[in-house]
Formats: sequence, C-alpha cells, structure tokens
Amino acid sequence: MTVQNAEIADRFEQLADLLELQGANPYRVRAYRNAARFIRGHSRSLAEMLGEGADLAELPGIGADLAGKIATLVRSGRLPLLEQTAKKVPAPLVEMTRIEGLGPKRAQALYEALQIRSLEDLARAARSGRIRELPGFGARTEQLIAQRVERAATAEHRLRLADAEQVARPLVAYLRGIAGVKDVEVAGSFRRRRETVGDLDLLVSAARGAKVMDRIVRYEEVAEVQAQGSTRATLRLRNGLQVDVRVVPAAAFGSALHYFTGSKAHNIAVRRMAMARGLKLNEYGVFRGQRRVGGRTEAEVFAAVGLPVIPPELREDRGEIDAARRGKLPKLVRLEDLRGDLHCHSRATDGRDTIEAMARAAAGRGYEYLSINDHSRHVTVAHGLDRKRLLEQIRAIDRLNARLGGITVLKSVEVDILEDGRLDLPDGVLKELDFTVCAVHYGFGYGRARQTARLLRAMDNPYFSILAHPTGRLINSREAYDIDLERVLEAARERGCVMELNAQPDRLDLDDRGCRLAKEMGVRVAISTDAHRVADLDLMRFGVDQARRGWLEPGDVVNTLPLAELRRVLRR
DNA sequence: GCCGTTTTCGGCCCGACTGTTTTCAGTCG
Repeated sequence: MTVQNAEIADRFEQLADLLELQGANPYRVRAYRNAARFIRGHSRSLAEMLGEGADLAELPGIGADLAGKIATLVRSGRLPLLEQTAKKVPAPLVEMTRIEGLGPKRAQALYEALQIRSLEDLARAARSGRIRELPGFGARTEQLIAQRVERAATAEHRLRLADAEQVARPLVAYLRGIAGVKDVEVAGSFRRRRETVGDLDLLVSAARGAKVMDRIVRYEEVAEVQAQGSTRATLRLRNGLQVDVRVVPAAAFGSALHYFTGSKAHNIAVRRMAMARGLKLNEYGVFRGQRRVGGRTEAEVFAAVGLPVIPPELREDRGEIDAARRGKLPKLVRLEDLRGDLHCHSRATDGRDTIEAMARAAAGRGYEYLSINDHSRHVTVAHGLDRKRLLEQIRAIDRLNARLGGITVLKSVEVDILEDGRLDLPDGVLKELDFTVCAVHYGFGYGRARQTARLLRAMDNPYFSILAHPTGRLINSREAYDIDLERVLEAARERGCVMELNAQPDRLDLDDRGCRLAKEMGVRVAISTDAHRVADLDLMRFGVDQARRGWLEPGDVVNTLPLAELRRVLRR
C-alpha cells in the first residue's frame, strides 16, 4: 500500500491543528501547514520519489526533520508525533476549532470552564446562556456560536467553479450598478480558476467605501451580514456561500487585486521579494518608505519586484515565481488555441442532439473538427453501440462529411475498458475509426495494482488513442479510483497514448496536478467537453482553466493541432 | 520547523473587524 501525497498532507495538517491547540510555536505550526500545502499540490508521489532515492529535504518547505517524518510515514504508515500529540489534546477541542470564530484560545476556555466535550454540549451551553458568562465571551459571541454549530452540522461542500459563476455573475452586475463604483473583480480562488471555491472574494474600487458598503449589504441574496466596516464586509448569501467584499481606492486596485487573488503562499513569496528590494507590499500598494511607487495595476506590482505578470492560474507557489524570474513562464494554452473537440456524444446513445447539429454548432464556434464518441455496448443504460451500429454510424458520418462544409466530423467512440483491460469492441471495427477514446465506467473499487494493470493492458491495444477521464473522480461526490498515475503516464508515453482532460465541471479530470505531471513526463493531453448536447460544447473553457493551472501550453494539447497533424498523432 | 543577497541564528506577512473592552485579544484571510 503506497502512502499518497494527500494522506501525508492530511496527517501534517492534523498535527498542525493539534500543535496549535497545544500552544506550540506558531511558526512551527506554520511549517507543518506549509509543507502540507506543498505536498498536496505536488504532482509527483513522494513515496515513489523516496523509492527512487530522492532527498525530500530538497523540496521547498521540507527540511531534514519533515523529510524524516515523511520517510517514516511512507515506510510504516505511522506518524508517531501525531499519535503522541493526539493523546495529549482532547478531540473536542479540535472539533470546536472547526467552528467559525472559535480558535484555540476560546475552544480551550470552553473546554475547561464549561466542560464542553462535543458540539452537542457546545450547542446546549450556548442555548442555556452559560457561555456569555465566561470572560472574553459575551451575549453576541454566544449567539453566533449557537448559529454556527447549527450550520456546521449541515456543512456544505466547496462550490464547484461553474456553480460559483452562477452566483458571482449577478452579484458583480449588482456591484457595478452602485453609484461611485469603478472596478469590480472576483478575486481569490475563483480568479485562479480553482475547480472549487470555498467563498467569493469580491474587490471593488470606489472613492467612498463606507457609502458603497451600505449598498452592498443590501443585495437581495444576502442572508446574514457577518462583518461590516468601511473597507470590508463579510456576507453570507441565502445559498450558504460566504462572500467577502473589499473596497479600495482606484490607485490601489492593482495591488489589492494581486493581494486578494492569492494564493496566500504566492503572496508571501512575492512580499518577500519586495522586502528584499527594500519595498513594502500590501493591499494598498507598493511602497518605498512612505512613498507609494505602484499599485494601480497588477503589472505595476509585479514590475516593482522585477517580475513579468504571472497569470492568476499559476499563482499557487508551485514554482511560478522562480519560472517568472528566469523568464521561463509557460505560454499557457488559451480557448482560442483549440481547433476542435475530441469527445462528444450524439443521440445514438445518451446524447440529446444529432451528429449534424453537434457538427454545425462546433463549426459555429470556429472549430476545424469535432469527433463523435458514443458509448460502446457495455454501457447498456446509454444503449451503447455494438459493432454493427458503430459501422452504421461510421458510414453516416462519411455521408455527412461529404455534404458538410467548413468542419470535419471525426469517427470515434467512447469504448469501455472491460475489467480485464480488453476493449468492449473488436479491433476489426476500431480500426475503421479515426481514433478511439477509452474509458472505465465500472469496477471503480479495484485495488491499485489491479486497476493500474487494467489500464496498462488496455493501452497495449494498438487502437487505444485517448484515455477518457483518467481517474474517474467526480468533484464533491466520487473519489478517484485507485491507480498509479505515474505508471499509467509512463505507459502512455511509451505507447504514444494521450490523456484526456475532461472539461465537465464536475470532472475536470485530469486535474491540474495530473496535467502538470503529464507534461513533465512527456504525455500530451486532449481537452474535451464530453458534450451530451450542443450547449455542452461551451464547457470547454473550464477544461482550459484547469489545463492552465496545470501549466499546459498549446504544444502540450493535441486538439490545438491542425487536422492533418492531429490524425498523425492519434494514429499510433 | 524552515531557511539564507541581513546566511547556521534569529527571523518568519500583516491589516481588518468583532466583541468585549476602555486599549486590546482573538480570529480571519
């Protein structure tokens, strides 16, 4: 059993929480959190790196001590310090700090003075009015705790980016309509195009903040105003989403935009560079002593520290600052670089629209080609195609291409990978296609070795072209199936196979780290919508967002290629 | 616990808001 990066990160985060409750050196706590964040976002498996004899202490934020702890964890599955610390820190304390507004100090006070041992105890204590009697607490705090314990019980997931857009769009329009407001941007993870967002960070420039604030908190979707000052307000909308709004003067909009776009780790690194140059950088601008030397635009902020503008999608402190400093920032793929969509369904199986309607819609989006990838027979619920029906579809597409102008419909399929790694249709029909998209749709629970072997075997088939949604995860609802992604990528490179980045907002699979790993390992990616209707073709931009977060450039993405070259790449 | 153009010790980002306080601790981002 290989220990995954996410597990290592989880353990370090748990340890950080416990150490914080113990009143440990805050910088030591931060060191664990920083390491956890790096490990979670790192594309390569630390366990495998160790297996290859790598020195983990060379990784940023990981020194000799943490490298040793990771080695122990990988070898034994255990983190002794975590086990020891967990024995000393009562579990209810940890639970209480998950409540907004309760940090280590207040949780400790509640635990000791009121013998709170569970969130139920906490809710009871709040209702009975005992919390307000503690020093440092009052009636207001007590009331908030009562509300927030309630909410914690029905805690929501982070919102998928596409859903967050639905909330953000009308809110931004409302803000733009307020008198005195100049610029409005959604910053934070939304601007970095993360696949999910925990809250919305809205940045507004206006001369008179307090007046604008009064209007903002009256937005009709606001359920609760959690904080309101003259420059900042925290709101909770009716749908449960938290919104932070900041108002800054126009002269500081760029520095504020940079600051509130984050990520936090990226900001800290940039701020450090500013300090090294004798500058002070905060949300109000770039300063040399008392004198402001920039901040109206983000470009000014980056220029002040001697960097080109780093695209928001890269701002995760995953090497982008170093790349920028060396002039090696990737020229990220853009929506307009794409020449076609390589995974679409039609009415023949579970799609809603005809092949012709899909093709015309794709032509209308400026595409040069579009492929039709209906399911194969194993997916009975979708009335998957057997050999005979697929052959008929092939002939129908030939006839369609003969009369369609301006776009080429590619003949393909989304063929199931069976449990033993065979494909669900005979080679005799697969060879009639332009290429194949191959997918796992069942048997998600196989162990890592079996699942990996299944994919490798499938890729041995000479007609295997693209691995669809390679990990099978569904954001907020289904874990990725257990595969050794590095081995799969290695096999893909050897065999000339391509990985899909499925652009469905609940898939985005490969994810950003997977894309980056594919790129590093020399495997190309197809960004595809998996469209089941014409409107789904517009989901492509979410795939592009994720690809950009994965550092992909046009040359890493097969569907930026002109048709003739694409055919060459997909024909193994 | 990490790290190094202030380099192996002594720093580590820092401002806003709230609630309970009469000047600030706690929390958050």
